[in-house]
Amino acid sequence: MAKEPEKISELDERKEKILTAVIRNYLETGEPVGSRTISKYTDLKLSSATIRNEMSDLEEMGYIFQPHTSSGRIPTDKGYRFYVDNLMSDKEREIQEREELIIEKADKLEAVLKQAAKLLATNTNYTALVSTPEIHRNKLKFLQLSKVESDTLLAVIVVEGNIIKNKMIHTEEEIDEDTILKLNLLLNTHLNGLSLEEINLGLITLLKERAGIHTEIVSSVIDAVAEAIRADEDLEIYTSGTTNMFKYPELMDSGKATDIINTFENKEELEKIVNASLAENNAGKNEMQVYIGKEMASPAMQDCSVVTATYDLGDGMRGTIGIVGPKRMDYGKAMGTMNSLMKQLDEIYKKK
Amino acid sequence: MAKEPEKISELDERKEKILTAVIRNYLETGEPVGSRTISKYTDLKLSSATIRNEMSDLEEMGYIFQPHTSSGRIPTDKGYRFYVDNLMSDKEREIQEREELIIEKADKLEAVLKQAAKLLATNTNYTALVSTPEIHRNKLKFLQLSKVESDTLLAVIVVEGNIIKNKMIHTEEEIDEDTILKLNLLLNTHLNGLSLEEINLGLITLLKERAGIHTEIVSSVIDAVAEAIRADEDLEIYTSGTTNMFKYPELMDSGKATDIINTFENKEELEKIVNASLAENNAGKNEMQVYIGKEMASPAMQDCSVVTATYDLGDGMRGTIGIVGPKRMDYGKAMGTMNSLMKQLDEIYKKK
DNA sequence: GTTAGCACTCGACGACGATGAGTGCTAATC
DNA sequence: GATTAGCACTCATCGTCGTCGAGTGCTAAC
Repeated sequence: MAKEPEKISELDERKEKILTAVIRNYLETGEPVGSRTISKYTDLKLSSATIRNEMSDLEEMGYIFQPHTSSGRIPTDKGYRFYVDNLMSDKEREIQEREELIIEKADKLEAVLKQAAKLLATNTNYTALVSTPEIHRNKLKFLQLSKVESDTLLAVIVVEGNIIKNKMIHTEEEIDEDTILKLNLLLNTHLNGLSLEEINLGLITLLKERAGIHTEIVSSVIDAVAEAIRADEDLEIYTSGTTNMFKYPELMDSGKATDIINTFENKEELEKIVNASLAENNAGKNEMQVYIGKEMASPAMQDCSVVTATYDLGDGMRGTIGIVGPKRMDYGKAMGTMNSLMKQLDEIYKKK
Repeated sequence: MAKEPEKISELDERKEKILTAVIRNYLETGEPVGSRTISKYTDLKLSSATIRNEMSDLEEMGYIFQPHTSSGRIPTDKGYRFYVDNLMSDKEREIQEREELIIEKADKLEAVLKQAAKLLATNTNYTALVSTPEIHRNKLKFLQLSKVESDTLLAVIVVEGNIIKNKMIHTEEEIDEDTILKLNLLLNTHLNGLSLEEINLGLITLLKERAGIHTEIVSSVIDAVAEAIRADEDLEIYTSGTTNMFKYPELMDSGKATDIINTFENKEELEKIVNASLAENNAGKNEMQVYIGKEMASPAMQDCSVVTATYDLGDGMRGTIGIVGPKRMDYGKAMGTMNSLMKQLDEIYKKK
């Protein structure tokens, strides 16, 4: 299996093997790895001295570096990148099926997503990140006013994507059923099937005119419709297992801990990560992304990596799931677990 | 003002002054405080030697203790308790109005609560905790089926407390408007105003019978009603500023950090804290509570304290707000800020 | 091209003493 | 009898210093 037909790599096979060995070792131990270790770890029968020369080359090429003169080597971002792109064995990629993650089928999407985050976090020992789907909602699909109490109306609004919005409207005086019927007719005939752009000022004045004394109700309803269609704000991002970051001492030095945990509390920062992934997947094929170190969209996360995937519930409802860990995270396991989870999400929702 | 009429305290005035001095000093510095410091800090003209004797007494009585032989003293839980109950000056309690917390009026309660948490956290430099209100929802108030698409019905359910639940119901075949009208009538006449207990099996079979071929729809609706009324699950607890805990070194030693931050991620633990406060307020008057150290309902939090308050939106909708900090938190400031926030919440919602 | 050998670097660790804040106790003072 | 000065003692903190060992780069031999 190993031999891929063409390999456009500046590294010869031996260097690749050594680089792989350095990275694997570092992933396991978290300590800089020296030449002697490699000389035993690999099947290459080479002395530490030879390895040292090769490592020196690799350092010059920017794949590894020394934290301080005369200590072992650590992979650079470039090193990790090369590893993830070219060196990870198929075996590593396919640990996925190993453990079954079981998502209990729940009614609410929200509950499912939260659960997914928790599962990822506990299974990987990293931090999970799940965004609610961005929703493609343009057109008004259904609109209804009902009387709930003598002075209270309920507006129910359904827009494309089956997003439902409710709004209670208090009225000055009691409205009789007949009026409600008329208002419903009025609003439905004029608004149904329209998008936000189509609900312009002219239309609104027209409606208010026709509504006679009930302009206020019409205003309230239109506000609610606008909000239901717009509703950019309600993107939520759930996190789980943020404390898992404490397990990796590299991340806890100095003030990094605060920065990182802060980032997990900061919606804007998380959005950056989520959006980066969404954008990339918008263009290309739906695959997992890996962002390593400085590739992360959030500056405070430069010592971390993230494995992301995009889920698609149809109707343009797409969201992102991510696993954030230290740069020396077990990419194979993270990708495997993610893969497994995505399959399950698909099964649950792709019954369409 | 200082002199309260009766003081049923085992401490004479001088001991109280010394205890106050120790605590105030410790709150500020976070370092054990010694006799010499006190001898200057107070208006008592006493030498360090005398203070030492008194402090020795206070230690015996359990108000303060030494982290190790021959270091200054630190307040015990009992000490803090006494301080909060008896020693805090009125001045300290009333810093409240100082800074105006401004809650932007938002439509959604959820948004307001999140904002409140953020405000508290940033203003106090501690961690804020806000629970959504437990909702007193017993009776069905409004129920309506509508056709949204040819094979899709929307059930809108409103229960006491104006909680609205929507449920989409897919049907095998198209249902005409007339049938919907009949179903609406049927469901409303039988279910309206009922509580969960009253919707028993007999009633359900009756309804299904009357519904003829549309039993499935009736089932779905009843399920949704049951869920809307029950809905214990949807208690949410928002936190903000969990990273502020990093600022207090006492809490970060050894493994405590993990425990604490973990607790902030753990809904069950947070519920304990919230419920403890709610329970106490259920019984008595609506005031702020302070839980110190071991008084905290959550074991992982024994090195922390929390100031809680209960907000009441009417209709039995009550929730808890808490400020969690180290035991040496500035209780005065926390209580003041909390007070100020509560007033604002009242203003926003008590327009009833 | 590979390897053995060697001098060198540098962080981690533990021992050591100095420092200083703080105590408890005793004896003198008010 | 309460207060205070004085003193010996405790103990955490901090900087210094030498040791240790993992690891390197370089040179010379294979």
